[in-house]
Amino acid sequence: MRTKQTSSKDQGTIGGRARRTQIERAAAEVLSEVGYAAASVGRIAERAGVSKGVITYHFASKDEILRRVALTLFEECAAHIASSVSDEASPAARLRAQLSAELEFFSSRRVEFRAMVEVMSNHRDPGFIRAFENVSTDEAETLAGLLRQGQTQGEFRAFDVNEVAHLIDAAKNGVLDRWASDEALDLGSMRATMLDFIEHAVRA
Amino acid sequence: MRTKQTSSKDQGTIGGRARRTQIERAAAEVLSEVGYAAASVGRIAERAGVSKGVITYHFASKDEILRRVALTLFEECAAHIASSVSDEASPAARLRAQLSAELEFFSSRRVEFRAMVEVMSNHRDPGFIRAFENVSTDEAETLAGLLRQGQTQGEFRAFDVNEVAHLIDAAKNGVLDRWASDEALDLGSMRATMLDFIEHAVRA
Amino acid sequence: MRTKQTSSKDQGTIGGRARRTQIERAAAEVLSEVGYAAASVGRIAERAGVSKGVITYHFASKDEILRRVALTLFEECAAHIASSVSDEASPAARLRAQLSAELEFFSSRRVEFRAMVEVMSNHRDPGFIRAFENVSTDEAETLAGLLRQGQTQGEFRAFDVNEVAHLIDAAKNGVLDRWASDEALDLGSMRATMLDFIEHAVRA
Amino acid sequence: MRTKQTSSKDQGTIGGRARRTQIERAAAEVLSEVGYAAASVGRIAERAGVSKGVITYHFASKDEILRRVALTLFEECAAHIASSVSDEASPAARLRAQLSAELEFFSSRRVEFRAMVEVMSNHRDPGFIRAFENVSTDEAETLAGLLRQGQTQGEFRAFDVNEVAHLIDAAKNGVLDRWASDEALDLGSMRATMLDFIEHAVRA
DNA sequence: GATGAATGAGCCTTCATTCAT
DNA sequence: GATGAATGAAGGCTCATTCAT
Repeated sequence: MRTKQTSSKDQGTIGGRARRTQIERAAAEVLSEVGYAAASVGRIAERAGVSKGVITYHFASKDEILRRVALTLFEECAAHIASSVSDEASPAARLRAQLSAELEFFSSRRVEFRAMVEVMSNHRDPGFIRAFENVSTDEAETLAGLLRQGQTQGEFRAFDVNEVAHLIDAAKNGVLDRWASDEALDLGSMRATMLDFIEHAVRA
Repeated sequence: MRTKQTSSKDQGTIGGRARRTQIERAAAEVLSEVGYAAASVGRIAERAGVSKGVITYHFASKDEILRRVALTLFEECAAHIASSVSDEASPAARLRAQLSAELEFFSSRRVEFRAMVEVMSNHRDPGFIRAFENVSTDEAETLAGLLRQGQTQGEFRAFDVNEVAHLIDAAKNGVLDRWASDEALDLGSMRATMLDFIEHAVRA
Repeated sequence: MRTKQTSSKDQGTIGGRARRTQIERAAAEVLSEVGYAAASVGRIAERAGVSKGVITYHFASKDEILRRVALTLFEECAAHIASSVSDEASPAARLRAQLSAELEFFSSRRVEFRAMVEVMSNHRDPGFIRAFENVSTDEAETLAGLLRQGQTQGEFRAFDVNEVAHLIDAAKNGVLDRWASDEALDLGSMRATMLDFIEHAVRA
Repeated sequence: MRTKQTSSKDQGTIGGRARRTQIERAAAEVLSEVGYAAASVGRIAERAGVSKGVITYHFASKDEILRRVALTLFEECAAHIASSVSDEASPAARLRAQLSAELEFFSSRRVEFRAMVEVMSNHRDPGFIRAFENVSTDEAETLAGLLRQGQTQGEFRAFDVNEVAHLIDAAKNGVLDRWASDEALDLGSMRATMLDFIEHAVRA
């Protein structure tokens, strides 16, 4: 009972953590398979092999599960990217590193990625406001900063950094979306093409 | 019973057409405002100012309404693009024309576009298979053809046309998505930046 | 669709009104028989001989049914009392008339009275505040006004009118409560004893 | 296993007694605050600062807790009254003493009183029969005995002792109920008014 | 003694659909 | 054509109780 990180009852206890993880995993699978609208608590419980009540016991609400599925992956991804991008490299190199790191991170987490997309594009608060609206904006701002630095240092040509940041973000998301719906896609090849495409688009 | 597009009773009759259009418009508004999961028949009826029964009378099922909302707009868009792109122009010009035409088409149909996105990314058949999975593939194939022609004629540099087609498609969709969630966005400026971005990325 | 007296969809239509009444009647019976805590929508539906969905169709929520069960009876009672008490009579006569009218009103509505008591003493808002807390206060204030007049005119002796109003109200409610739980009770005899008791207690 | 009052495992053990008392106290607080219908075992455990399991360990069922909350207070009250009423006094004095003792007893136990009322008026057995139906009858019978004595000795006028006993009981309960829902009420003043009211009502 | 975990029944509500009028 | 009415399944959630540790 030391920390209060979640609104749920169990934290720290080995059993509780494991169950939460198991349920989150089941939720990700269900989201990935049947989509946001059909991802009911009952189906998640069934997939996890537990009774519906267990889920209410470990999570305050369905909302908490879905948010956790999305945010956990999102935060892990951000951490992975941060650890992959060296401050010393040039902006162009950092841009490549950042995009590569993101693709690499998700490449072994296809189910979770699909689940995250389902939640991020569908989850709404009681007033029907999309709960993850600002996420893509935040990502684009990071990219914009990088682009600005590259322009200052002469690596990148002149363009509106915010708008181009969104284009790059969109291209990257497009790659992931396509891979998410086509398991056979060669993500490595796609990544190389994407980096090449972007480099031609922005270099001085 | 001329066309086979709907499974419903009324087509051709002037009143029936109008009612269907009215309901589809209401459905688009609801989808745009509350999202796919909360777009119930009741809410659509309420928005259209008619009783729930009317909807069942004019549409065989909720599915049909949603499909129609998406497909009607999609087909209109395709027609608009086709009429905007001259066969005589160079591949680079055709690429620009095609992308511009698509942005232009949606620019006066923000609500419908948002509705279409909700349906296309969420609608599934009873087996939970996404119903519009292949749409983006089809779009990309058209683009790929253009790119191939441009490469043959020496306008575009060497790259994998299918993969780059997906990148361009993704960039364009990214522009629309951002505009869809940010009414204040200057779509004209964004389009110019996008065309410039893509031109740098693909030109020989 | 002329008046908007309720939050529900149907008013005025003969069928709708009848169903609402039927459901309210069933709710009163269930409340009377199994008590507030066990009076579920399912049981009310079962008692009314309809499906659970019918109830949601005619009432916005369970709350609305319960409030209506209580308030309908309460308002009818108030109207009955108002029509029974002559302004011309002396305060003492009006006091007697008022109390008699209330007992008389409920005497043919035992089930509804029991239901009303269940709701009034148990219904709470989401913050657990009793929803009908002020009802007894309001009743007592009317009585207090009568007592004050009686004192002014010399019919009643000196006492705190508010406190005595509550005592009279409590005595009357005690009679009704006892009758509510003992069908065999002779309400006429009890009423006479009560009026005699109160008269001795307050007369000058 | 000395007494037969509970169906639980622990009685007599000092720790067990304390825990039971603690839980009963928590139950009273919860009942007082959220009412009978919302007084769940979970809330009681939370209020007591223990796990839900503890409650099941010390009490055979939720029913037992609620019954105990009501009966403990009720029995303590009866004992207090018995010790306050002298057999030697006149019936009128005994009546005053008894009513005063009851008000005095509860005056320092507002939370418990409110809890008791919640249980007594709502608790039902599995067949939905009110479990404490006969309590008020019992109380009234004691009063009736007193009244009869007073009539025999000429202190009280002629009236139906059973009916008047119920009226006096109701008046007293009305005072307590009002005080229970209005913390600011001056119980001392109210008691004086009540005794005066009753005395005028019954004296010869 | 005590706890966390789990269960399954039951609750209120939403909803797509059907149907008589 | 159109409507109000009704249905029954499903959804998220609460809860009393049971049980292994």
